Amino acid sequence: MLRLTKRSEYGLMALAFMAQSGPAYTSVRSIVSDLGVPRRLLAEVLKDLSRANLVEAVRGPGGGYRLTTSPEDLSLARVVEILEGPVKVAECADGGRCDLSPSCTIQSGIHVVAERIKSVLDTYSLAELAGADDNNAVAPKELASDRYAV
Amino acid sequence: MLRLTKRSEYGLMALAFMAQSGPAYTSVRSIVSDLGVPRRLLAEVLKDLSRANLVEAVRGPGGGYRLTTSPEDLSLARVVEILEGPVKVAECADGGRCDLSPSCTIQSGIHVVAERIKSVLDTYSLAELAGADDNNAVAPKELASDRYAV
DNA sequence: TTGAAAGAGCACTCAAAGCATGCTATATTA
DNA sequence: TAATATAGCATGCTTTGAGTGCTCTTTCAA
Repeated sequence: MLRLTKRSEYGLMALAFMAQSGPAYTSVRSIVSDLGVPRRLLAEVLKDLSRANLVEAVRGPGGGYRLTTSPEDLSLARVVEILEGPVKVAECADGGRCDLSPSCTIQSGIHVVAERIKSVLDTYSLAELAGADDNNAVAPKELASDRYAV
Repeated sequence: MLRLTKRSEYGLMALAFMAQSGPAYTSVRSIVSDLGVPRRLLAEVLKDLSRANLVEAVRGPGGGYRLTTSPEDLSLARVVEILEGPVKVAECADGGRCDLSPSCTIQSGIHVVAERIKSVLDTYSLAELAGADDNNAVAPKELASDRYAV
């Protein structure tokens, strides 16, 4: 429960991948072949991220996607909100109005919880996400050269 | 996104209601009529909570449900895990294994996020949830007499 | 002893959301 | 101009959550 959607999962995976790949353009093809996520779906996700200017797209040979921001400055909240809309723990939590019941007493409490959860996502950056297990996950290839190579 | 299910929502509402109603038994009927939630569904939720010993049930006239714990000692995490299973932000988050991809680098990062979210729920009690807006929500009836009557 | 109140148990339907996919068009570079 | 890569579009499948009706059993009170 409290699950993120696949969209977010794939999006975050791709962004982390790009963060580790450095400033070069990364094609959907290469992400798909490395991460094994559904091609079509990932393309849509990246398109959305591109519309929101988190990444920039370049077509043609040698093209692909690239981060527009430094991974340190990109919060998970930002990404997730783009891909699945605002954080909403329950109906109530949304502005404090619970249409269900006038005598519902948990509205503001839920709202507090929602804010705290959001702040968890707000304070966690893509850099942390991507770097959290750099000791085991980054292939010893030409990845991750210029970004956090120690 | 990151939404709780209705089961949790109704369950929390009912528990908060009971917390405010004091030590008397509260019938499903009365909860339904006050909170306006679907009767059948709420009954199932309460049954689950009863199986997990968060509430105790008494049948017959004058019966109903009652908290077995003090609201201060009951965390949201406990309730939510009973009603919808363990917190799981993404596939990855679950023990750090992402079957999707061996080269997925966000596993442990996601896991960290999941833990933080869980800890938000762990540190928020039913008492807080129920009391968070006691100033506006409690009907001026015979409710909420012995619990926070001031 | 009997009747009424209240939870317990059971199976099914409906709707929404998420997930996934194929194909064609357009842009860009070598 | 040929090859690479994103852009755009519509549709079907699957999962899961939400909701509901009815009957049985327990227990208290009259």
